Amino acid sequence: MPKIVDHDQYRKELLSKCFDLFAQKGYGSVTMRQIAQEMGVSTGTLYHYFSSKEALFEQLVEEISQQDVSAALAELEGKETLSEAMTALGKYLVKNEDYFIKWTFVWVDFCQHQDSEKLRHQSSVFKRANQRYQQAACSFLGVQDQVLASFVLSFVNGLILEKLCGDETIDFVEQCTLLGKMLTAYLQQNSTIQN
Amino acid sequence: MPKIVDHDQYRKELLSKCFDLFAQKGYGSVTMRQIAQEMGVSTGTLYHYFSSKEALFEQLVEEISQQDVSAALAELEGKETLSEAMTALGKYLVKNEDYFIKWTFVWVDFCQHQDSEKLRHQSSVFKRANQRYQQAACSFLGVQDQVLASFVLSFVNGLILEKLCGDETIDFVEQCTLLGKMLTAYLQQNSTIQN
Amino acid sequence: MPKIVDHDQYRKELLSKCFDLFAQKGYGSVTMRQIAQEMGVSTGTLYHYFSSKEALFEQLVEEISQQDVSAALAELEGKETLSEAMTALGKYLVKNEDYFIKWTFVWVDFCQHQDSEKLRHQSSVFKRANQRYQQAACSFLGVQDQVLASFVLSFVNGLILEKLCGDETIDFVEQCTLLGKMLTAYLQQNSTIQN
Amino acid sequence: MPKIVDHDQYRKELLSKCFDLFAQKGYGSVTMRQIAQEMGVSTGTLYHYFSSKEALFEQLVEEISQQDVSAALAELEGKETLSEAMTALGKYLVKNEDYFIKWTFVWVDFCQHQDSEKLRHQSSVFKRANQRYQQAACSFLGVQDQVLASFVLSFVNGLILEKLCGDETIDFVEQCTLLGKMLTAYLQQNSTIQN
DNA sequence: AATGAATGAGCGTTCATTCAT
DNA sequence: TATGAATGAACGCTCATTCAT
Repeated sequence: MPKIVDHDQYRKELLSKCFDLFAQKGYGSVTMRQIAQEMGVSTGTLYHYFSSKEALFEQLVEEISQQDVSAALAELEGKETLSEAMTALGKYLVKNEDYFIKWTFVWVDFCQHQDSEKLRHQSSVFKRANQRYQQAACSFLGVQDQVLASFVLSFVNGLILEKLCGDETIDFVEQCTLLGKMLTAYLQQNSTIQN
Repeated sequence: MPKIVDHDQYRKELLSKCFDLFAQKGYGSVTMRQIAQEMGVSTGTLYHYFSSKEALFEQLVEEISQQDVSAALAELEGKETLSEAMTALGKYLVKNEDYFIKWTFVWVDFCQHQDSEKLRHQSSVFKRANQRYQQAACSFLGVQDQVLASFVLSFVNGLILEKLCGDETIDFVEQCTLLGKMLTAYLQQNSTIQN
Repeated sequence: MPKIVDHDQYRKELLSKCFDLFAQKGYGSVTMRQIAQEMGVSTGTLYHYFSSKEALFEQLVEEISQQDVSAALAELEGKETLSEAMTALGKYLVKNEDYFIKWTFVWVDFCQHQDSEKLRHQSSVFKRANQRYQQAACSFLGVQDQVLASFVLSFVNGLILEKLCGDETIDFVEQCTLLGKMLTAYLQQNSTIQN
Repeated sequence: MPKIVDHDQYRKELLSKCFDLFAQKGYGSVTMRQIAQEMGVSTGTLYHYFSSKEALFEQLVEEISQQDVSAALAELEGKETLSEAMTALGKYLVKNEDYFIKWTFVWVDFCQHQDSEKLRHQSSVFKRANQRYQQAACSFLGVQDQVLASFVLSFVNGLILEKLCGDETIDFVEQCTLLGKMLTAYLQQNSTIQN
């Protein structure tokens, strides 16, 4: 079944081309014509691959949420100390700032357009994505504490959100360094207590 | 003599009525007819008070960003220990979860529709708002470290963002408690070192 | 009944203020708000004096068509020769070019918005105006030939129409001089024949 | 392969269908829905062929101004005497009265909506049209005098304008006959003098 | 007499979507 | 498979008009 493979592959290629468009304008302000033009196809072809604007957007979100987080994490892992890891994290955020901001725009947009019913149905995508992030965070931190992982994820999300909102004073490296110090202090204290 | 109404006051009343609508649907997906209906006026009246959809949205953001943060902070201040303060923060977040989520939706939406030129012009609103938050955070934490204030703000924003994205596993109180512990450990360590 | 006199007088003053507006934009493109603003009154006041936009326009046309043509003709009469009279006519047209062009715009606009039924009803205005023009033309030319009067009127209207359409090559004085020569030649020939 | 239609050809066909509409109501009072209905297409299709109401109107004017005047002149030429020619002209005007009146309505309307800046840009259309008319008039009269050509054109325009304004007393044949006599007298006199 | 806030139908235009080719 | 012409509902917005003050 080579056709189907091609079809599906082409579909994903098309999707990747409209990520920026949704990130910059938001679901409600992007038109199917703009998407088609960005993809380099006609509107007819667009509808040949996606049944509706909504379906296209959902598939886009599914696609980007399935992007392998482990590959990215590989770049961050293998640091000897927490301090080094945090510096690496900060630099990583700086390097991919634009992408993370776009990703956040699309993600928030998607959440906004999910009414509660659909949220149940779609939650599998969300949950799987979230689990991957949590696992990656645990692996990265070298701990198994889910709450701690959530803490770090929230903090990182928050940093990006601040940047996205135009706060140019925030410094990813500085903030991650601070996180490193706090984590170190916290973990030391805990281990001391536990000992 | 015409009907006496406080034009400006009425404008703000109208604005407050469409906050939820923008939060739920997003700028691009809300129609002026929906807004008018939600406000209980005709579209003509809507345009009597707001020159365009864009102007209306900008005024909405300006309005909600000017809401006095100090009033909210009063509820949180006056805690003896960091631990107590963090528990209070967690409970506060839980209590106002819906509002903060809506606020975040609107804020992100607004950022998305600002092109870089306008961002400079609008930045005063952003900057003033951000400064208020930073000051409040410093006051709340009882420290003057701007970086630490940014850290806490980012974390809180991140928590709300997680919730907004449908992560129901996150627990505001639990997370804030963890933040309290980490802050305590970090500050103790620092004071020890400085001593 | 002084009130009524004032009312009517004020109404005519208001009308005179919107002549230019209708001439420049045309009936369909002028808004009642623009008219009110041009008049320096509120829309409410506007409707106090005119029952509708249509009524206002009709009254405007009636007003300008009743403007005493004899006063204007006084400026042109009393010329010894046809040649002198035609030179005076040409200069008169040059001097009042803008006004005649506006007048033509409004008049054509009015004719366009008269459906055939109303035309019968309104024709009295038209007919009376036209009779005045014909009489004036006869008096001006010093003849009683209605066809000749129509000829001259048509020609003058045509000159203004050409100018209105942007033909800057046309020269009123030159054209009127030519008209004078042709009339002279024609009248001489006729009198010769008749003798 | 898409539906094959000659886009440009179809555009012109559509244009021809809305000439009467603009002539009867005027630019400002015609709606795009009315135009679409008259053309037998949807509003969406209308905008597929014309980017805006203004663009549509401009193209309409360009189209009708490019209609070959020479074809019409062929019907008038070849008369032995000026007198015959003028009788033919009068009959021609009577026969095409409706068309000329509509044409005048549209043309005046167009001039009204041209602001001075655009007039410069559009003047090429006007100037070319006017030149064609002048040439035709010269050819028709059998003379090369531009001023005389303008005279006749103005007169004819004036006749139509009078008719358009509802003056039913005017008689095209009678007037043109008079024009013939005047021209004859004038030209005879001139040739006599020149001899 | 005078105001301008209020209305909602209707404006020019765009939209997601369909379908003959 | 791929196209883009076609649709008509719905968009943001404006309009002539009304009416409480």
